[in-house]
Amino acid sequence: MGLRERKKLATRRALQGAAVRLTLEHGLENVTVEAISAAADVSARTFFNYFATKEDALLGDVPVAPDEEARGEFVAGGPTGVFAEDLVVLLVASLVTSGDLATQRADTALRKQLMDREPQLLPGLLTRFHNVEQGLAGAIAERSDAPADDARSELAAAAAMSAVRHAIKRVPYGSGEGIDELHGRLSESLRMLGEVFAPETDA
Amino acid sequence: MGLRERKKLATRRALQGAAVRLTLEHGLENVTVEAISAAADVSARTFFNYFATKEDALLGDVPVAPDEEARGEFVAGGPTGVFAEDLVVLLVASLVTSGDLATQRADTALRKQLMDREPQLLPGLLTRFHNVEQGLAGAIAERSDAPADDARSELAAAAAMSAVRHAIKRVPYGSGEGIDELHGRLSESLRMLGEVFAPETDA
DNA sequence: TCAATAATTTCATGCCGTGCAATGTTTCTC
DNA sequence: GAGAAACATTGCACGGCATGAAATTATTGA
Repeated sequence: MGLRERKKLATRRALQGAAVRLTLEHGLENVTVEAISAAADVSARTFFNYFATKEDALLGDVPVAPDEEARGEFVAGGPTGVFAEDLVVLLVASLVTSGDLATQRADTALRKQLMDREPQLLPGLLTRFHNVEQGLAGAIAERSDAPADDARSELAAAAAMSAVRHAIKRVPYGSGEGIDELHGRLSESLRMLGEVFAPETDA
Repeated sequence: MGLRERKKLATRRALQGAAVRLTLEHGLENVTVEAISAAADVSARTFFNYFATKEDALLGDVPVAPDEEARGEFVAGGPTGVFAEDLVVLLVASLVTSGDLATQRADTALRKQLMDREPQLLPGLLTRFHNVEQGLAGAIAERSDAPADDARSELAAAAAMSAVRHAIKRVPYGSGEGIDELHGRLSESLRMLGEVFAPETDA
C-alpha cells in the first residue's frame, strides 16, 4: 500500500472522526463543514472530495451490499439447501464486514448514539438499508430462477432485513457475543416471523 | 370553510402541482424553489411557509400515521379477534387516506414516476414509511399489552409494511381494483410471508 | 532528477433555508 | 360598515452547503 493511498485513508478517517466527535459534542446543526475540515487539517473543499454531503461523513462505512462470496454460494443453492437456513448464513456474512466483531459492535453503538441525537441522519441510514435489501432481493430471485424484480423475492428480502434489525436490537448492550450467537438470534427472529403470520395450527 | 383556509389550501396545491410538473419536465436539479414559487404565483419566501424543503413539496401528502379510528378498534382487540386478520383491516384503513380510491391510485402512480426520475427523493419516502411503521408497532404493542418499544411488535410491524409494499406492487397498472381487492392482496401477502419462513411441515 | 499523474487548495458562484421587520389581507367585534 | 386584531405574504439579509475551474503542491515512476 503506497504512501498516497495511506494518506487518503488517514484523511478520510480524520474527517469521519472529527465529524462524529464534533457532532456528538455540539449537535449537527452547529457543526459546519468548515469546522470539520479544520479539525482534520484540510480545506473545506477537500471535504467534498471525500464525502458528497455532511451526513455522508457521519454515516460512514455502513454495509451497502451483500458479501460477494457468500452471495455466490447462496445463489448456487448452498450451503445447506434449506432456504431459511442459507439465508441466515448470507445475512451474517453480509453484516459482519470487518473481520473484527468488536470493532463492528463499537461502530453500531456509535451509530445508534448518533441516530438518537440527530434524527436527520435517519433518512440516509434507511436508504443504505434499502440498498442492501435490494441486493438481497436480487440474490434470492437469482437462486430461485425468478426475474430480477420478482415481487416475492423482494418480500422475502424485506422480511429478512426486518429480522436483521430485530435480531440486532435484541443483542444485550456490551455483551461479548460472537458470530455464532448472532447466527442463532437471526434464526430465532426468522422463525418468530413465520410464527406470527403462519396460519394457526393449534387452535 | 373560510376564505382564508381555502386560499391556503389552493396555494399548497398550486405549489405541489408546480413542483411536480416542473420536476418531471426539467429534472429536480434544474428546478429552483424560485421557479416553483413563480409558477404558483407566490414569493419564494412563501414556499417555505408551506414546505420545509423542496423535496417535501414533491412527496406531498403521503400517509404518516395509522388511521386513528381503526387504530382504536385494533388496539381493543377488534374487529375479528384474529391478529393477522385485524392487522389487514388496520393497514387498509391507514393506507386509504382519501375517500377516493381513484385519486389515491393516481397519486401512487405519480409518486412512482417521480421516484424513477429522481432517486434523491427515496430517502424522504423511506422515512415516511418508517414513521408509519413505528406507529403501527406502537398499536401492535398496545394491543398485546407489551411495552411501547417491544422488539417483537416492531418485527411484526416491519413485516406488515413489507407486505404492504408487496401487495401494492402486485396491483396491475391501471386496474380498477377497489378496497376489497386490496384487502385480499394484503391477506395473501401476509400468508405468503408466513409460508416462506414457517418451518416446513410438508417435507 | 525530471516529467507525469493525482490530490489539495483557492476562488467564485448558485441555491437552499431561516430570521426579522414591514406590508397586505382576512376575520372578528361593535 | 369601520376599526382592531389576527394571520398570511413579502422583501431583505445572511450563513451555509455543494460544485466547477484553474492554480498549486505532493507522489509516483522512469
